[in-house]
Amino acid sequence: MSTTRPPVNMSDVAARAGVGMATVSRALNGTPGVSDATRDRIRAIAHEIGYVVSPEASRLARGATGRIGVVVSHLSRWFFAEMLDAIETTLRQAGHEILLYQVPDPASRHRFFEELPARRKVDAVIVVGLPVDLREQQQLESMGVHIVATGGQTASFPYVRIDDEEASRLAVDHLVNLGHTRIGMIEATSLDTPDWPLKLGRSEGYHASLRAAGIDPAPELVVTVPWGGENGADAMTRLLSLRTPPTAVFAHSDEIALGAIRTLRRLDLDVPADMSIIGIDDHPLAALSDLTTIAQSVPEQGRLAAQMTLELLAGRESVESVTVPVHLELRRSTRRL
Amino acid sequence: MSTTRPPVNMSDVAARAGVGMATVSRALNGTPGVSDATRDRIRAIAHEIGYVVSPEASRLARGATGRIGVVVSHLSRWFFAEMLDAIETTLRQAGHEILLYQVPDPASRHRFFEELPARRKVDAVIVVGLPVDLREQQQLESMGVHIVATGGQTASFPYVRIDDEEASRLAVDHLVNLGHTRIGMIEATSLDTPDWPLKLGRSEGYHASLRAAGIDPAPELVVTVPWGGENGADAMTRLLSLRTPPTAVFAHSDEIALGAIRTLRRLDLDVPADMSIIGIDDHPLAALSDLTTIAQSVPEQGRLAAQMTLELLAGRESVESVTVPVHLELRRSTRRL
DNA sequence: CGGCGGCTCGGAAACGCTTCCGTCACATCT
DNA sequence: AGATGTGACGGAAGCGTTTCCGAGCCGCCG
Repeated sequence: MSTTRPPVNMSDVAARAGVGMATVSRALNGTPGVSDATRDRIRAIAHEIGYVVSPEASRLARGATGRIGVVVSHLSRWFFAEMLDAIETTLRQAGHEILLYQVPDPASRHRFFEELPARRKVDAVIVVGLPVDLREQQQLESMGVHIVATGGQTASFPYVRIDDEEASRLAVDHLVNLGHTRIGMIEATSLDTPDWPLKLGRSEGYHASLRAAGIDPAPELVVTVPWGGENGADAMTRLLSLRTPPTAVFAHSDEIALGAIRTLRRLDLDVPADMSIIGIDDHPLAALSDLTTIAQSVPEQGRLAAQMTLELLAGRESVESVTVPVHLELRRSTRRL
Repeated sequence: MSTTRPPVNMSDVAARAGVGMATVSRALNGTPGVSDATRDRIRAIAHEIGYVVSPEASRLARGATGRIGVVVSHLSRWFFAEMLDAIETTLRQAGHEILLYQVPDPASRHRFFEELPARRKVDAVIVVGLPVDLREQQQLESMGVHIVATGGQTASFPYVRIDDEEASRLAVDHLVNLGHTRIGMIEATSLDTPDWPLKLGRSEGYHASLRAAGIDPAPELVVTVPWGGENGADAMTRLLSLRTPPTAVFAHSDEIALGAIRTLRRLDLDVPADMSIIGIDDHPLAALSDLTTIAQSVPEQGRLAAQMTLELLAGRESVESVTVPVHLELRRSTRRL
């Protein structure tokens, strides 16, 4: 098949440039101790004969991997993909590589931490949308790998997140301000880590808002389903079958909300005339569906997480966790009662 | 901060087991030449003292990276994320690691191939939704890295894709069968690689279908916009401002279609009563929007691409490209005229 | 009973780089 | 002018594995 290249090593460059390997190494790495002239010449030669340092060898000698592991639960979901996008961009700009791990279920998650696939393979790990328990944390830290979390977890290590309770409060406040009093909530749980309900305080925010408005939360108005649009649709059906259905619904996320809307549409119920719906996320398709939502900037969160990781790697002893703001994105799925 | 572990090396295991390093290496790698008893003992010891081989050193000595690069244009888009999901899963199962590269614009794409970031860092590259020109291909192959493409490109190297022309034909045939004769098309181009129009034969399919039905394609009925839901919405506006607007529209993708639908909804036009819409993809939110579409299995394509890569790596001289089937997913956005 | 083949296993040479040290030449200071 | 400092650069020792080769060892055949 392809003619595998004749290996080109650093010594070849050295020979060609008439200098020692040490100098080549310094020249290529930008390490001081080489005259500019020599450096340029070496670089030119390296480029000319298509030489690139072997990362394996380099890392072995250097002792660091230059890689950052990103652990994600569900690549195919918008939130995670968007996050990964931002992380990738930031990290690559900083010259790091990202090693991707998808950990969709408890089993593989356990395996990940147990078999330590990350061991020595990465300098740090960014965990997105995944709980990390204390033991796992210590496991990683004892190997000297830093951890940063994003997408839900608050922890003793640095994280970036939104204030889920506030986001929910904002959403429900909006509904309340519109005159609604019978407000339903579709709460989602993570399918794979049921131990770690996706609520994250979202139902707390819901209740807090109602309480603040002097509305007594009716238990039957909050229905809990596994995450996913289809389940959002089902939840809406359940809400509609109540003796007194709500006049507005706060959905755990935009995907859930979109599912709920489909149920309404199929029943020929108009949004927002017959029912107000609000979600959380500002999924790109929320805009296309005219869905009012609480927007959070996922790219921002990804960028921050990546930056925090870089700082940790740069030796900063500790970096502060951050909570990014959310805001109401008013569209056409909610209306005054 | 964390107590960085005292490095544990293979020699430690060897000492502890009272054998030579060579034996430890063999034992741990499953290489023959070690008695089962010894092998078990060594493995136990390794596990006990928490030893894991250093991938750097291993690879350096072995000469292969064990990694596969995945080059993606837009992580945050459903199609790519879904694809990556499947690829990751398949590859990891096979014990490979995936090194992620995002190449959003021509500049970074050029850089990727030019600086050969993949050089020696990966054994193979899976390119998703990206054109690879001949020079770039040769560049990679000359370094001995295999290439597999998916998500659009047909090439001289192995690829997996759908038949875009057939998909389009299916879509338009459906509209024709419903009695529509004035059928519009919203064609999308890639924002970043305008040289590589995203049409991929989709407009050919459109025209072919019309021609087969004896319908004369009116040029003004196909509008071309950059990829994206918002642009789909704009395109719909343009289509509606025609002297004689179409009665049905074939959209390049579901996202585009969803954008088009928003325009219609805002204008109080009913889908499908006033306008039939069909897309391509079967985006998860298409189901939530009751959008009729031509479904393609992205996970399937990802899985196949990954498998082909594995076969290549396993030494199979050549693997055959595959075209996965598509089918009409009938929902509620199209209707008999 | 000697010899031979097959297993196990150990020594040590790569693998390709980084980096510590030390050398050298030259400029600067006294 | 001699002493000293400074910047460039080379030699070579690792970094932690893999793997080639060869050395024991045991069982079995003739």
